[in-house]
Amino acid sequence: MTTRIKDVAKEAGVSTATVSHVINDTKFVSDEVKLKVEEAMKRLQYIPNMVARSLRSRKSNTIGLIVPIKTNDNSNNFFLSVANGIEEVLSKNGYHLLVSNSHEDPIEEIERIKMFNTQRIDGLIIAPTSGITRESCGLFGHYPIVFFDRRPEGVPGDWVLVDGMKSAYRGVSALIEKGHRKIGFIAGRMDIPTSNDRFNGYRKALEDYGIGFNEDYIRIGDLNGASGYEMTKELISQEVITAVFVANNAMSLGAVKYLKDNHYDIPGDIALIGFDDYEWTGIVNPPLSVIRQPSCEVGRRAAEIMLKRIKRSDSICQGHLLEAELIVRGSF
Amino acid sequence: MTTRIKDVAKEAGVSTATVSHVINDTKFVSDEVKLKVEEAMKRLQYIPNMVARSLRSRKSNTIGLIVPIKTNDNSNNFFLSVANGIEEVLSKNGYHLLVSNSHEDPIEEIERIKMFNTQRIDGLIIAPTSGITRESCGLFGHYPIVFFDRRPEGVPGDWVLVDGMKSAYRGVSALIEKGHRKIGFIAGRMDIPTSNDRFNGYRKALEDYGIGFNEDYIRIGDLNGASGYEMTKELISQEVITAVFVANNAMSLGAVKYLKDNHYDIPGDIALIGFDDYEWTGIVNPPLSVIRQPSCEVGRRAAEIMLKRIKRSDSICQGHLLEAELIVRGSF
DNA sequence: CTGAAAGCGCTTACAG
DNA sequence: CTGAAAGCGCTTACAG
Repeated sequence: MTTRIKDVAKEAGVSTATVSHVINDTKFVSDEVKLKVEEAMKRLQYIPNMVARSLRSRKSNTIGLIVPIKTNDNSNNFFLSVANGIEEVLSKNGYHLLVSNSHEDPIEEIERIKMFNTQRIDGLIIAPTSGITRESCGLFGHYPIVFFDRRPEGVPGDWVLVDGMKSAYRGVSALIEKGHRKIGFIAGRMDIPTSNDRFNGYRKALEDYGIGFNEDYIRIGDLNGASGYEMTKELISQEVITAVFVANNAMSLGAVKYLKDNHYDIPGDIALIGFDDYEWTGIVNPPLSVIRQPSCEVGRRAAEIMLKRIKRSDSICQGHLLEAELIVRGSF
Repeated sequence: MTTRIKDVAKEAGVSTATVSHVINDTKFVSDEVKLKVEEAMKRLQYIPNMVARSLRSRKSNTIGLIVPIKTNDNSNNFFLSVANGIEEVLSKNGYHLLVSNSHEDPIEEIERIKMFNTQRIDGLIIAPTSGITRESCGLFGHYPIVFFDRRPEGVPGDWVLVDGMKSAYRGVSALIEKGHRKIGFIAGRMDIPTSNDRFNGYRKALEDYGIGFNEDYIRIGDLNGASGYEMTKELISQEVITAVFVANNAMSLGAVKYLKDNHYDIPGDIALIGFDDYEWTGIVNPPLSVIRQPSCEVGRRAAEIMLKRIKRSDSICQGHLLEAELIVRGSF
């Protein structure tokens, strides 16, 4: 069968302990013995069994990741990009990545977390749904947690967020400085913190520029293209506005689609700023100005924090707030 | 510390073997005893340790997935979508998914496979790079392999592909039936089988309609938007053609961008069919006609085959060829 | 500097 | 129908 550490030990004429120490570099072993062991490993084509190692050492070198991608949202590049960033950092450091999807559903999320618990993950990186609250603490194992994209209150853990408030503020104030006063705001459900933060950025911008807040200019829908389409339609047909800020990527696409379908001139009739810099934003006509989140960086950072936390679990939790930038193109 | 099966056994007044059998339903246990065990588990909040189970039972309930997403290709929804499909099926069946990325680099691919081998995965689902050949067989462990998107020759394993030949055939013959005779073909490197298959579909369509093949109409670049842009530019400036078939998603975007930047009328000056149905294809002007691959279905199917193969490893390997459809919109 | 041995938490023949 | 015990392949105090 497969060769074990015992076989290597016999082949090299040493104890299994010594082989283990050579493999893990956990104690000084003379060069002579080390060489013998290494040659034996090569000769026998030894492949360490990480499962056994995990059991004994009580760490799995595995990090769990839970993303909240909805079933039909197969173009959610934000999370793809974050996952890429995480995978990059982890695999460079010899860690494995176990991936799961909550589909933005709190029930499924709990199931996934429980599954991960049985796997003895060393840490969990998660974009939590609104289901994760102070009461959820007991759900998690004794591993460090890094939240990204959203951050539940009352649950200890590090976090990496993009400053949604500042993001929206940037977009909306750019619209204002172009002379717009009647600015619509479209977002997804407010129980997801990102939507809420961005909404606050919108309000803050209006406030700072001395523009009155008008509730009629707000449309809250679902986080998908169809809803973006509907909300834009509603907003534009019911209100006299000159600009729209869309606080979500899928909805941005819906907004563009509605405006195009109905032959609105962008930015002549309606100025538009969308969220997230997907590739298509550069090729629509006019190219869409957007808020670009540093998504890959979010992933990398989350993974780095996780690895640090695993090394020193004592230090207090900390947050990282990354900044988004406004990409100015032709839509406002 | 954490409670073990031994604690449950003591609490329930039975042996660990009985507890194990209750958990795994692997032998008949009287209802009475079963109940006692179940109550004990609940009382002690017992969480099985899958690592220990894996070690003992020599199966990990974990499948490895290796995708070939290049570093900057964060909009590769094809693989995102496939991964979603895989995750969906696996987690429904109690399996875990370990994800890694080869970045389309054979060297990295080998490293990732080796990492997976140490993890004792029960199976590997992979879109192999061109580095996987007959000689690579020794690289894999004794687990079943399901290839998707591409299929290396001479390596045993099941596979799930989308018929690239037929896909391209469909697109190109649609162009021909619209009256086009001078049709350009743009694709990525030919060492990736998908590009090659699609090229063959292009040739076959020309042949079947009695149109001569002209090598000057072919442009082979890299699998990214910039290259799509360049190839389109070259093709259009050097040749007199009326239509282009682009055999890759990122390159399709580049092609559209070039045509738009240079104010070509689509389909008036140049008719266009792209590859893969990303969300943006519906909102550009005119909406892009594309070949839509059933990406999520590829993932689901790959996972299902994997699970079947794990259950009965005796049956012979089989392939699944899914069909892509032509989505007709306004670009030809 | 190296080795003998216990033990991580399970499953699984085997015996009764 | 249930239990005692071996063993999966490692790591890690401990002794020398």
